[in-house]
Amino acid sequence: MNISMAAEQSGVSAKMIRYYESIGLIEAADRRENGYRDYGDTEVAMLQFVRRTRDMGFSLEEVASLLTLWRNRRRSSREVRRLAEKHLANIDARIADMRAVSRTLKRLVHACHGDDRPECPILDDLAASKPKIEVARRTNRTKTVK
Amino acid sequence: MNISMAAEQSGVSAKMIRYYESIGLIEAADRRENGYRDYGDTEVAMLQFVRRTRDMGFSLEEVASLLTLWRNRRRSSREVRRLAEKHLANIDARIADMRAVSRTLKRLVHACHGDDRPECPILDDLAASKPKIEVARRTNRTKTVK
DNA sequence: ATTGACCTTCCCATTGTGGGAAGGTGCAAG
DNA sequence: CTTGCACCTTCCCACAATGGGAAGGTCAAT
Repeated sequence: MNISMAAEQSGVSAKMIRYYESIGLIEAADRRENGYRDYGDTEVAMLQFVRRTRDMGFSLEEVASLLTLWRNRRRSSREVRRLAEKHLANIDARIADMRAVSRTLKRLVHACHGDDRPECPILDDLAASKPKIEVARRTNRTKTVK
Repeated sequence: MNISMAAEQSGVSAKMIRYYESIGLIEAADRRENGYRDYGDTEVAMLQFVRRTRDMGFSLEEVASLLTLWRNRRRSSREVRRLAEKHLANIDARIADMRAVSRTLKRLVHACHGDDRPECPILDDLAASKPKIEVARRTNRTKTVK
C-alpha cells in the first residue's frame, strides 16, 4: 500500500513516516518500480507501535529503544520496565510542577476582579520582587553561578 | 550594570536577555561607550517579571501581552484575567492528559515482571495489535494525549 | 604587556511537526 | 492522445525557546 494509506491506518502522518525513516527510527520501506514506498501490515503495525508509544509521551529516542526491545525475542522485561519507570517518574514530576502552577494561577485568577479597573493581583504577583535578599556586591567580579 | 549581573539578579540568562531583546520582547538596553549593554533596577525588575511569567508556563507571546498590560496604567484587569484563565485551562487540560498517561503507565509497570523473561505487558499494550478477532482483550486504554 | 573575565555579533543544534515548492506517476474522462 | 487531478518523490523553511561556541573587542589587575 501507498504511504498515505499506511498513514491513515497507523495514525502517523506521511510526513512523519518519511521523517522516522530518515532518522533511522524505522527501517527504510521497500520501493516499488516507480520509487513509491510500499507498506504491508507488518510495517503498519510497527508504525502503530510508534504512534502509541509517542502518545504515551516517550521521546523518539525512547521509542527507538522500545522498538528494539519489541523486536528482540530474547529481551528482558526488566529493561522495558526500567524505561517505563523512568518515563513515569518524569511525567509525575512534571504533573507535580504543573499542579503547583495551576494552584497558583487559580488563586490569582480568583483574587483578580477582572473588570475595568487596572488593579490586578495577577500582575502584582508576577512582578512581586522575591524576598529581598540584599545581594552582596563585594567586587564586580561575577562568578558564573552554574 | 553589565548583562551578566542583570542575568544573575533576574534569573534570566545573558543569552536569553539578548534574545528577548532581539525579538522585541523587551526594549533594547542602553549601551555604554564601549558598546556594552547597561542595565538598571527597572530593567532587572522587568526581566524578573518575564522570568516569573515564563516560570508559570506562559509562552513568550503571552509574556509580551502581559508585559504590555503590566506597563499600561490604564489597563483593565479583565484582560489580564482572561489571559490567565485561558492559560490555566490549558494547563489543567494538559495535566488531565498526563494523569491519564501516568495511570496507564503505572498499571503497565505494575503488570510487568521486570525480570529476565521477555514477556512484557508494557510492550504488548504498546503493540496492542488491532483487535485480533478471536481474542477479546479487556484492556480498554484511555487515550490520548496529543 | 599579558592574562583572564568580561562583552559583542553570528551561526548552529536541539525536538517533533507541518507547510510548501518543484517535479515525477498513475489513472480516468474527454 | 491529452488533460486533469491525486498521488508520490526530495528538499528546504519555519516554529518555540534555549544553549553552545567561534571570532573578535574591552577592561582591570598584575
